[in-house]
Amino acid sequence: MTQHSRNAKDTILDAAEAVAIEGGAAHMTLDAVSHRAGVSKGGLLYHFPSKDHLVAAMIQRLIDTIEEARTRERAKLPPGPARELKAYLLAWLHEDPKLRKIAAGLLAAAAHNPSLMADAKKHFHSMYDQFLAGGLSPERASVVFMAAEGFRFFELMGMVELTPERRQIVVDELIGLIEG
Amino acid sequence: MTQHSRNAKDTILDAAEAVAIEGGAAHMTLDAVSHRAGVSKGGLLYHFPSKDHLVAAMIQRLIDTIEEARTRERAKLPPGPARELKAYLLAWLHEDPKLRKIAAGLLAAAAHNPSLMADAKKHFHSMYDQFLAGGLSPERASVVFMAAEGFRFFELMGMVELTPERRQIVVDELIGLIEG
DNA sequence: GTCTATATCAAGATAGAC
DNA sequence: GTCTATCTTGATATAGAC
Repeated sequence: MTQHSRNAKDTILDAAEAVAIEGGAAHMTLDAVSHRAGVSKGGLLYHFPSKDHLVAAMIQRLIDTIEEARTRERAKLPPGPARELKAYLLAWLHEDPKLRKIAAGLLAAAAHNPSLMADAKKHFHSMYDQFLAGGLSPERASVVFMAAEGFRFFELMGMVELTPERRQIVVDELIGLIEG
Repeated sequence: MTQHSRNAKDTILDAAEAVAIEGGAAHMTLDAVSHRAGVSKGGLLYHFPSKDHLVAAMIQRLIDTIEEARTRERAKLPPGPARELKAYLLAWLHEDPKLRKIAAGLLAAAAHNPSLMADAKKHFHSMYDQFLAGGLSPERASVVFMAAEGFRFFELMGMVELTPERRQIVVDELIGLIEG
């Protein structure tokens, strides 16, 4: 079913994201996820012994995917001010829709058990601290970061739809705000 | 219990927001909301005959509150370019935490029944169109709008915490991006 | 490692008393 | 207009076969 699933766990996580986005986080039941993933509920619960475990794994994959994308983009950039923030923007530019899909984990956690967002919060603050230390004024760095996150989140909720071209234009504008 | 509740419906809506924020949207059950509001489940269901009705009312109050705040701020601004966008930023500056609390309705809708977000989407797009027509470049208007929304949403999720002073600084920065 | 069957519980919603 | 039942459904999780 899902294309990029190398093992049962990834297949199930892909299914969970799809279900959360399409039907709302409250409809991300074990039944719906297991059916979508093509396994039984028992099969799902073998890999994720509870729903909390499943949602926690969604959050962890979210964090890992963002970190991989940032690392990839950072390597392409010369050292300099705001390198981290630029790498983040380019990750957003290039890795969509992967980053958008996995963000469903946040919605699922916010709905199911807010305490599962703790890891995501830690990661968020660690990135934010890096951006604030990048040499820009705190308010400029914050505004650029929040604009990118705003787009990402409102896309997830279906409020905004950006074509690749418009996403490119927005990123150009944000890079401009960093440099000028 | 709730201070600013002029009738039973508002009391219930206040309770629903509080429950959604504190326990996650999935824990915003009719039991939890009615208990928090100090009424029985039957009492709640007299005012909102189903959970869909309750969530829809949360969304409607969100829209109404934003519109009232925008109208109030718009009246204080001289005519000129980007007046609408400025009024929106000032509403965000002055009406928090009221606007933040009611945004819980969006989370509740996203979790419970995404189709209930339709009205919110319409309102969002109508505002967005106004901002795009304000004379700024589309990318600049978009970035300013998304930055404010990003802050609002990540505050709602507990990812960011802004003091009134920091919120003032951010709004100053955004106004600067509009004017410069 | 994946399945079926089932136990347990909580949710949304209804009915009717007051 | 608000209450206390109660009905019905569907969700998480367990047990044990294959």
